[in-house]
Amino acid sequence: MSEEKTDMEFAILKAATKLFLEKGFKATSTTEIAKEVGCNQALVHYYYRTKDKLFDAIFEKKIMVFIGSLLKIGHEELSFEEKLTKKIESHFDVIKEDPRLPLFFFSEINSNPKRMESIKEIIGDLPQMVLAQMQKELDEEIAKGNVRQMTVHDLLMTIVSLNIIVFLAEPMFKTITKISDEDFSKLQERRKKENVEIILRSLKP
Amino acid sequence: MSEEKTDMEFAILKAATKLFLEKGFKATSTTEIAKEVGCNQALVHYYYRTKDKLFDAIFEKKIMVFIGSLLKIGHEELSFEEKLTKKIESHFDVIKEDPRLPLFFFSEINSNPKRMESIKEIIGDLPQMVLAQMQKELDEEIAKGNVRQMTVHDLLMTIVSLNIIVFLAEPMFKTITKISDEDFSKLQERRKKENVEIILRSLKP
DNA sequence: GTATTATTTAATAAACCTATTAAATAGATT
DNA sequence: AATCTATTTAATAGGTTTATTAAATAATAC
Repeated sequence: MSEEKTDMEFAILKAATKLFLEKGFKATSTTEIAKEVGCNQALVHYYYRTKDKLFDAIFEKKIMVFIGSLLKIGHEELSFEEKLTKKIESHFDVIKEDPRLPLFFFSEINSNPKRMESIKEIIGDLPQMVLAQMQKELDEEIAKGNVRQMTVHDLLMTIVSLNIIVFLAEPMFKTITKISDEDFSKLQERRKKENVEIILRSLKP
Repeated sequence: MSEEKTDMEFAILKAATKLFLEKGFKATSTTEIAKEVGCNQALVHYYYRTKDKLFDAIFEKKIMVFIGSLLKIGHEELSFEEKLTKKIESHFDVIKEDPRLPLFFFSEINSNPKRMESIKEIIGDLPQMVLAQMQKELDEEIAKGNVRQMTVHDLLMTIVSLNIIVFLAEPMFKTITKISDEDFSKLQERRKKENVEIILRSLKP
């Protein structure tokens, strides 16, 4: 009856999260998850019944993190430009915490678009409202002549696009260039600043 | 002894290409490929021996297309800005022809980085040389004061980043917004222009 | 027309996979 | 201690998968 997750239940969730993010739904077996945990394979099903349900629990959580970082509002005291900078950087940092997120996200939705439908129901129209609010703020800047004509749609697409590339390309990059983890981390931070620069320039009237 | 591909061999390659691009290596079975072609499953192995070899043949070809569109040079008579615009647009158009390419590319390298190693051997150091040439051209513009300090590395990353996003997000976008194929195509063309605009602005001193 | 070679099929081995079952163990309750 | 419940395991059914084999068919050569 308790909502508390037992240690085992949590360990399974954690191992599954790691493996699903690394290799995706299809390429990860419940046998493998059990092996990672060090338990019997049937236990995975005992706690989560099906591989699908286990995956969904993880997927929803991760989607929230990704979307949330973009739509979160705050820092009302700052200027438009400062707020935007903060948003871009915090979105970048969320992905840096969980670098597999973008590829995971796009891959799984591609291979099973139905998952998106259920996500849509869960998150409801909160995004719609936040988007409208963001568009309002943007329109104000446009009216003031600080920003060229632009939809929040396009702006978000540009932000996501620039912010995910280093992480998408990480495996490719590391195989080709044999770059060290430390240097790669420096590259990331440089790109974060570069992205802010590119986006702010792109908004100038 | 002949190098000619029989009709059947070609049909298998074509079906495999379609399915691998749609669903990836792991999620596509040789049984499914055979079904798509309308032949016996053993035939797939008769012509290509293993699923891996069949995949590799396709993967290499597609990588070439993707990389090639970026590194191709030409239009020597045009200005730097015009050449860059052409490059961005032609890269975008190559992806539009084959919209699954970016996700395919990043997914498969992520799930099996070893593939990248073999690709590296095949393409050799041609990219290295083209990159050096591009860097030279860029440096000239920087020296002339037309472009701010910038590496060709960063520039290419920005181009790829902006150019792939519409295609990566296509399945997600279409589920959420129920946008028509026609409107989506318009969106793409608008983004192509927007990308050129963003990149040219990002280079200004 | 028969022999020879190439293509295609049906059948199947061996390895996996998910999900379920019954039995074993551990923990809590009286 | 005995009973009841929750957790964990071993075993396995019923699928799928890749790859191989031998047999059947088609194509080519002599």
